[in-house]
Amino acid sequence: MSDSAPETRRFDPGEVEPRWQEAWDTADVFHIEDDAEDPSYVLAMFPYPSGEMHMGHVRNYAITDAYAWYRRMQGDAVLHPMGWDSFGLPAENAANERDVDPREWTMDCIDRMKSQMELMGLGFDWDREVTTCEPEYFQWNQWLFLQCYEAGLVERQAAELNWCPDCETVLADENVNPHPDHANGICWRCDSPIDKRDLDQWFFTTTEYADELYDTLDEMDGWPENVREMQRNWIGKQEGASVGFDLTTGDSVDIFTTRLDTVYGATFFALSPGHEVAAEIAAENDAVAEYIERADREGEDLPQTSGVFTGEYAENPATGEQIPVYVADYVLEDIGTGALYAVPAHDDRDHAFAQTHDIDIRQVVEPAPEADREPGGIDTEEAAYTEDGLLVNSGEYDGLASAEARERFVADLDGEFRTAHSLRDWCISRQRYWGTPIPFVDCPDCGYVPVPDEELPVELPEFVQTTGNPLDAAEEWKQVTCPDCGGPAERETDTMDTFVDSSWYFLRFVSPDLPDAPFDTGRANNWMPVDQYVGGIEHATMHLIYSRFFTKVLDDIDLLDHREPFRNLLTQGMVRKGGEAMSSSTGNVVSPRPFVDSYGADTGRLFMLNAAQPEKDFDWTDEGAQSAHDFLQNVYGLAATYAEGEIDTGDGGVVDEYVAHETSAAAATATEQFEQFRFNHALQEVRDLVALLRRYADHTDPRPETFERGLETVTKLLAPVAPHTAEEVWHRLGNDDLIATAEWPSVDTPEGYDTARLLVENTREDVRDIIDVAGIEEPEQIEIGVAPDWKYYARRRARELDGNVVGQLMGDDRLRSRGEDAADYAKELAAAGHIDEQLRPEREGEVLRRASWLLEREFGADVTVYGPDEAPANLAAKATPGRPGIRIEE
RNA sequence: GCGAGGGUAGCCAAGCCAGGAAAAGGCGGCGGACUCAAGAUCCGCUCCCGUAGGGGUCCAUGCGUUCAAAUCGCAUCCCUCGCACCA
Repeated sequence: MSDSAPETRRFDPGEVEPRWQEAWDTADVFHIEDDAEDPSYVLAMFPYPSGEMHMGHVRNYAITDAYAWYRRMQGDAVLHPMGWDSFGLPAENAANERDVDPREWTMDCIDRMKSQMELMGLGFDWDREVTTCEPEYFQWNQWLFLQCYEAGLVERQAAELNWCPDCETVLADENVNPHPDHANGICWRCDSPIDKRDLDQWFFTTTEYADELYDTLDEMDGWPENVREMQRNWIGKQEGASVGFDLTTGDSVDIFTTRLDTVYGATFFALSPGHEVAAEIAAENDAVAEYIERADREGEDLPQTSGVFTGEYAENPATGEQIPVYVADYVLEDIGTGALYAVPAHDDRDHAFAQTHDIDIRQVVEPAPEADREPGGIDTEEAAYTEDGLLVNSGEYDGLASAEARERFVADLDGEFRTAHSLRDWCISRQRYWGTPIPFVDCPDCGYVPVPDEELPVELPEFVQTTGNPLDAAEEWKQVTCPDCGGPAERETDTMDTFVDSSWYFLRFVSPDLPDAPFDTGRANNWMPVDQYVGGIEHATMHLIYSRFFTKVLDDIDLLDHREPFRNLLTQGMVRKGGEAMSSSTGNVVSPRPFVDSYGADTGRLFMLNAAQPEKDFDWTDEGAQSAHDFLQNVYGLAATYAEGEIDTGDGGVVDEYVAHETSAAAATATEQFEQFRFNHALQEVRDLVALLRRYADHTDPRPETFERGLETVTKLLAPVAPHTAEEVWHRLGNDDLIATAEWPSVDTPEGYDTARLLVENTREDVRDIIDVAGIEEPEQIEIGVAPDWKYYARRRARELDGNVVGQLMGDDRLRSRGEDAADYAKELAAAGHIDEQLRPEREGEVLRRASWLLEREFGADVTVYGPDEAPANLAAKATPGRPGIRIEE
């Protein structure tokens, strides 16, 4: 990387980066003390340690690290931890495929991945590293699980599991392979077709929190709308009512509906094939039994309108009518109550069913007057009318609006308002080895008994290769005595879903080594919630709902004083290549390690943050990476050249003030952008400032103080994104401390800066236009004249006036004395409609004078700037506030 | 079907919430400076017309509100994502 040409100074990231990583390590700059007060908690979703970091990881951590650096330089204490979501399937697969122990394999992967993170120079507080597969961590999964059990938030419920009849074992979903002839799949070991069996499993009763999980989303404005919407869909809140129907079987069947207003239109009743009353009827009715069996068979898709009449009737509680009862496959067992009354006139599916089975269609709602359809314009024989409206054919309820009718019917039919959710309780039982053992003992006499706290953790037995769950095969481990009665009993052999591990890890970071509790409650109350969470959209529902659930539970069992874990959430976009997702299976990848070897970690980080806003997908391009690399070398080169005294210094003249202003403005703008995670915009400011400093040195002998402040500002603004390079540059500039501990530049935007910048830009453009349009070859002299004072005065007055602007302005003595000129300008102002605020005349002169060097430099001409009332008459005549007069001579 | 987010110059992309300049920035393309040359760096141009800063057209499409619309409202078309036999 070193270049022999003395004027092109370059640095070698391969040498520089490890050096600064060591320096950070020695100075412990990323460590946060336990007694820190309310630090900024910046968190990246912790990874599954696959052993190989990919660019998606790099992007994730580049974002959190940049923000953590920024906050730290702003003077905040920052918690930026990292850990390993290290239980899970791949370790077990690896163990089965190549005869290794899941634990060793996992630990090896963690080592490899950690060294890659270190290679990237990511500023994590490694003293707080957390590894979920260690007993020191997962014992708290067990403990928290038992706390939840105590609090009544854990239940055993039936769930459908995969059963291999040959291996006589339960299989996890991942161990069932799909097969064309067997809808349930086949066993991964013995290829036998799999059966489904209902077995009791462990559940967290997440449904008890469904309402809160749903309702709070509205207030979570630090989260992206799409994630909140996904959670709303996932929770699936439905406001409705339930009413009981009496059947001729003697059963009373509960239905759930959101459209109780249509109850008069019910012309049949339908049960799902899985409904218990359907099963009862089937016991004595072969046709029903056969239909249920067909519906139950996997792989057989019954038509939407299929169903069978049971011979039974249900009494409509509103009308007292007897309506026929069907078993129909379109009624789903797990939606509502699995039973419904059907209103063909006002529901599409009911309508289709009624047509097929020749059932009456009875309209009971017509479009309301405000609807865009006439009451007579609908024909419910043709199609269901599914909107709300006004009731008809509903006896005494006729004329009521749908919403009102629903309330009346709930009251009159002895029903109840009910909120249904599609969110299910969380089944955490997994028939796998590599997870947290569920701390229960199954006693033939006492049933399931929790393992006492003092016997935690329940550790994993040694791994063995087996057809089913290795824990089941660990006979010695399995046999225990019952904690209650002392008799022989067996351990629970299921392990927990790994989402349990990740539902509270952000709390363990607060006190990672605490021996007697999952986390330090006092500190967690102070440090939580996570201020900024960054990760992939794939976790929008499961992980992010489970974490929210856990946080609420922890509050309710008095372990925490927060109800939401993550104040701000950012879901980062994908890194693509050639328009497609990077994927190792297609070889469409850029691997971090070889990239770092040739360009350095900073180049990768800079490129990623520069290419797009964090939440957007972007394409990895070699040109983009190269341009990021060039920029870092450019910054280094400029600083090194200056540091070695090869840039002559002086007083900078009029340019100096310009550069000083631009430096302050760049710092202010970049800071605003960092606050909003707009790294690409912040970096634009840095690039502009570097270019300006180069121009400064090129045009004149810069004043050292200003030039150095410029360079230091560049370095500081760059530090969060390219920290190694920033340290190296900082050091070359003669600083002995680390930039990691340096202070963020102060941000006082010069007053009226935007207006001034615009004035300069516009004026330069005007000059270019004139030279271009007038075909001037070699401009010798450029004169710029600020408008006379009275025009500013007129303009200021005009801003405040309404009505007859010209008249009022010309009524002013000061302006009337200017005669025709003033009248013309007044007319112009009156026509303008809107009048911008402009700088005061003296300021305008100053600003232009300060920027005149840019024109001198660009055109090689002498530039003269006249202040207000200094300009020759013909120049001043053309000038207006914000638009100086320009004259160019060849 | 329901919901969310989008459609901006050759391409990528800002601006839209808080209406006020043909619309930032990057890439690509074109021209110039420096250089033996390359690279790096610097200065421009890149909707149309224009020999003094002018004019025209323009932000998916069409209406509308306003002195003024990429920005606000309504309608239409298209894209992406999530959910969906949800009673």
